[in-house]
Amino acid sequence: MGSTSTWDLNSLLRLLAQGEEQARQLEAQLEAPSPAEHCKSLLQRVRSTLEEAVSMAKLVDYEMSRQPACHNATAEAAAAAASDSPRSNSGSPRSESSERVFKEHERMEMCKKRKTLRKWTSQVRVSSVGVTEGLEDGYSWRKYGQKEILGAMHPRGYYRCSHRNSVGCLATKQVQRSDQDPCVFDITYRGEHTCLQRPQPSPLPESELQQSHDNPPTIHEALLHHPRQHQQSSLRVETEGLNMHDQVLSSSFSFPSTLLDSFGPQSHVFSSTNPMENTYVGNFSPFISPTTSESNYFSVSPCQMSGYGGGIAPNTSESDLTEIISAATSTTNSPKLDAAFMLDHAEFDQIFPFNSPKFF
DNA sequence: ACCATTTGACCGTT
DNA sequence: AACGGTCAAATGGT
Repeated sequence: MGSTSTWDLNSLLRLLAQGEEQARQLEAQLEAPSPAEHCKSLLQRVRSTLEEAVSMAKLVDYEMSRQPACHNATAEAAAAAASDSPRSNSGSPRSESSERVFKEHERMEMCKKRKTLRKWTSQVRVSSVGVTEGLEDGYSWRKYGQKEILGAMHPRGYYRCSHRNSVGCLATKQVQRSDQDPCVFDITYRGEHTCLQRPQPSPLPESELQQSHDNPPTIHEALLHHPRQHQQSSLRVETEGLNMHDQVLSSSFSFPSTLLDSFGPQSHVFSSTNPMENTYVGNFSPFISPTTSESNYFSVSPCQMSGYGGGIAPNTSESDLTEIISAATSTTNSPKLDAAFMLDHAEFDQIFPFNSPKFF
């Protein structure tokens, strides 16, 4: 199981680089006159990244102490290891007891990590009960569980980033149909995508398809082909951390839904690292309380409902719906995003340097 | 055979 | 003890 530590080492390096970058931004913020709140949230991000790095360092340390060969881990080895499942016994054989010890350790570390992960929720409205198009957010998710929740009429689906095994991306989300309005889904995201997966744009017309194959069309190109649309959904951002109990960093913003659903999980966009954030928030509704967030659903217009075999009957059963939701929320099955995604992306392209490698 | 989903069991938290 | 979240074997689809 040397593969685990090889990629962990790389993840660690990436995290540290990320932390360094955040620290640099914080430094810049401190020099410039800016709201204290902003600096606070930047600080939280740095802390969060460091926490993650520290716990990963412990895991790497643990692995290396068991398998000295791992000291020679290289990027190539990591790349090769990435194709192996961390669970597989691809490395040197390990005794059953040490395997158990490792698993326990891994579980504990994961538990700790999860506590430090940022959490935010968004509500997504679909046009009718049977329709779930619009639940995709551009990332590929893998369902790993479903549970009946006490007091809730509908089961909650649990999804994790499908690159978790290969890259160790810890992003997860929970999808639950609202009791009040079956057209509304509450989606809780936890953790950012560290897989560097770029949200998948929708299949484009033939003329654009080829272009998008290796090099997706730029925002401005997309703008040329699609009219402007306005859609919004609500988003609640919460930052949870080991040391954050006294520093509540829970806020609510309203973002353009498509941007939210495509980039939401990426803190690069939504957390406060960017000095332009105030402009950004100001452009789209300053602050909405969680209790009033329902006024801001993401609606899916009829023209966006293509691609699901003509839609689903309104009287679809719960089990059918569950199935459908799985399909819709897993972009592995349905790697679609509609044009609006590109548009709202475009909208922000002028504000944020999305093309910068830092964002992807 | 491989991969994603389903589902009962298990575990940690409250 | 109850509940929510995750694991992992079983299952189904390709």
